[in-house]
Amino acid sequence: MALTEQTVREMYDAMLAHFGHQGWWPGDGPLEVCVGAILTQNTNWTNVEKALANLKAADCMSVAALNAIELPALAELIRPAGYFNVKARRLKNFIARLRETHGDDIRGFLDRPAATLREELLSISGIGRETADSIILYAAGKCTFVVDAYTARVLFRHRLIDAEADYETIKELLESNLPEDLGLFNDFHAQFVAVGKTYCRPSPRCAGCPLEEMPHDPAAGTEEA
DNA sequence: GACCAGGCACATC
DNA sequence: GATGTGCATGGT
Repeated sequence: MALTEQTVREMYDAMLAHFGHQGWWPGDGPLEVCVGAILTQNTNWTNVEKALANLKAADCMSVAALNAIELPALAELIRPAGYFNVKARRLKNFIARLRETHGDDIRGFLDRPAATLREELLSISGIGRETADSIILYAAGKCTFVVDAYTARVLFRHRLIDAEADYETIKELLESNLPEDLGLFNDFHAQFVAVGKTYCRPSPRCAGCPLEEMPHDPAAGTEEA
């Protein structure tokens, strides 16, 4: 079983029919999307929303304010998102690079080819592949596939990738089978998260999954496998 | 109370 | 280069 344009389309259509458009990214403007992308690392979105609300309430959702605020105060504001000391440093790293290269012009920072933007983002401490791709897709509005644990698990259980497939391999595979459609890239990742959260857990519950009719192996990647 | 959530950096082997 | 560990909260 290989991933084809048709398979990818069928998966997306099935998930979309089941869950509807997911409406990602739930952020107000490119800076908030970037901040949210860092705060959501290994963290449930509902916790991120509380941290974002704190930042806005403290009038800190701007490049200037995020630059000016002291690290401990920033950490305190983002506490609900967890890992607050680490994430406060990561936010500071991001803001520092932004200011070094483009002052407070977040749009100018994001406005360049996806490949060079990705390279720059990955060179910032605290921004890995998934966070970089989330920023490129949802803040910069450029087609790049955001791969996460759910994406890998769903594709693996459907025998569309091997267990060893790494991030870049999965990303390339999906991108090479998708039309350059920003709306599709945007919603596809969100659909993978939806199906992953609901059905494709470490202990799968395939009944009712929109992908249940497609060839799959629920035991793949579980203790029973 | 255990497990999970829209990861990443760093130490160690 | 692969693997293990720390970071930390809030919902289920």
